[in-house]
Amino acid sequence: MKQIRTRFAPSPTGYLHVGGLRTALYNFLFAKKNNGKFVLRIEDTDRSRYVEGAVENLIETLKWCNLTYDEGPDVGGPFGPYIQSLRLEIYRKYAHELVQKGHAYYCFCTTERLEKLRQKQIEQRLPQVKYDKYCLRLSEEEIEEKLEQKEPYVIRLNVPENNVIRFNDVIRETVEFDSNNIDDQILLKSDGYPTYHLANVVDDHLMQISHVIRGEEWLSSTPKHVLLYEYFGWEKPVFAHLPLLLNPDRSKLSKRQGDVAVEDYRAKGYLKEALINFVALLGWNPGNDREFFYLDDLINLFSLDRVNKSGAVFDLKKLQWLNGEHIRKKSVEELLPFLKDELKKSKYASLNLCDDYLKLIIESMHERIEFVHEILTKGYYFFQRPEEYESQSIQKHWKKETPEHLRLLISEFENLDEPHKHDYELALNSIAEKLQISKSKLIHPLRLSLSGMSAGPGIFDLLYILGKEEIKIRVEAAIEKISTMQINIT
RNA sequence: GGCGCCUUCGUCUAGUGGUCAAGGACGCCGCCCUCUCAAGGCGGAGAUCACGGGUUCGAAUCCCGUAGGCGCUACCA
Repeated sequence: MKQIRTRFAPSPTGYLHVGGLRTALYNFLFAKKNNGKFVLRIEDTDRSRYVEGAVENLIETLKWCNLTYDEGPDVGGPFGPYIQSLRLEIYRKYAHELVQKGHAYYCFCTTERLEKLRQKQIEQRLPQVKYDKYCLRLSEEEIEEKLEQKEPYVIRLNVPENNVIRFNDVIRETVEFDSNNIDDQILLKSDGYPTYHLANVVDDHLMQISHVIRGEEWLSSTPKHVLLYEYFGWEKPVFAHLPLLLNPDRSKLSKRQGDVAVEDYRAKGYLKEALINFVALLGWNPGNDREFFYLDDLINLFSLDRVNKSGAVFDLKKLQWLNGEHIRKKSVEELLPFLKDELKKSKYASLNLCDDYLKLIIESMHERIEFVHEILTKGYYFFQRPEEYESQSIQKHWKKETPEHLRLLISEFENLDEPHKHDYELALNSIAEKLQISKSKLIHPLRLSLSGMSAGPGIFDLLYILGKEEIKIRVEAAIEKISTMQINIT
């Protein structure tokens, strides 16, 4: 059987779009699943859209996602170069071959004439706006002369009239187009660069791509590609046009309505595992109820015939949930570098806390967060003393006798020698018993004193992490501050 | 405007002629667990399967039409 080869062929416009990530992922998964090769090819045939550093950024992001390719600009391969601007001679050669065969032709029309033509056709309410094949009627002598005089030209595809172009798509089955609706596409621009259509087909053939898996926006130009394969006498790849990713209002996913760059999500604290997992499920499912996957699981399970036809809204809420799921699956050890990283970026950068302390914090916050950076907000009291105390919680839990109880409690803690969680618990139990009150009468104001909040990890974890000394300082500070707050304490 | 693609709970989806007055997940609500918040467990609300016609004993599933959405319609990709 023929080797499976797929490719991800982005144009370097500055960053990797999440839609591009999904496309790259499906290409990667399909190749890996079938013991094939996955190729990265840069489609930089539009000089006006060149963005400095975009290729490096793309490669960096793909690597971050673990979507490793077998061949590509930086890793090489047998069909290089993998950057289209380095292959200009190849496209030129094939464009001219098509001219020779009569399937393409020189066109010397100026943009002015083209614009006028378009206007006229629109005014006439013609069903389709397209080139009138004017230059196809040029005689050989005329062409020779214009060429000699160095008149700028493009090469256009000679689309046949009254033809039905039919092709098969794995996802959409048979798709048909009337050739009369297809424009004589420019293949080679006047600056000598190819358009997408030519470069794409030539490279896919030369690089022996077996499956073209790309976004649905390409479906309507596929008949042009089909024509090119036929004119060159090349075997067509299998086509699979993926459903689009959508904004909440169901328009095509765009920058205006939120983040679209993978690096944005990365910067916001999304794990690559969550992003991959989420994006994989946008348009594909394994056929059962499972929703949690790592990349390797996806390789095993993926198949093109379980890809949907309709566009999918990019739902942040679900992504967030998945991020939480992936965080929960990670060990404290794995999460440590993430926390350190967040700390480095924060106002706590100069704190210099030891790993053991940080690991205890992670352990206690592990199931309470969807982002690692939430440890710094929801658990800010691990990094600084509370300056304020939730007034609702004061109202509810801070009684007249609370200061006295807390003082008793910390003096009991004083007696403990290198206490562990359990020791704090025993100490608290015994004080509660001595005072003839429920444990929660102590726990709630204690938590408030230590963290300023009413929510958080188990109280004994909190005590243990903070330690005797710090507990004492915080409790005393809380008693001081809260009693001067003049809130109605009952 | 033309051409193409699409259409099941708010969202992602299962479903390929009878087991579907439609199952799961996110989100939302409630209960349990519990020192709080989470996590977890249990339960609830939520889709007359875009609409209208057919075919069939029987349709979310097949056919036709309509509507809506989206994409393409560049010397952009």
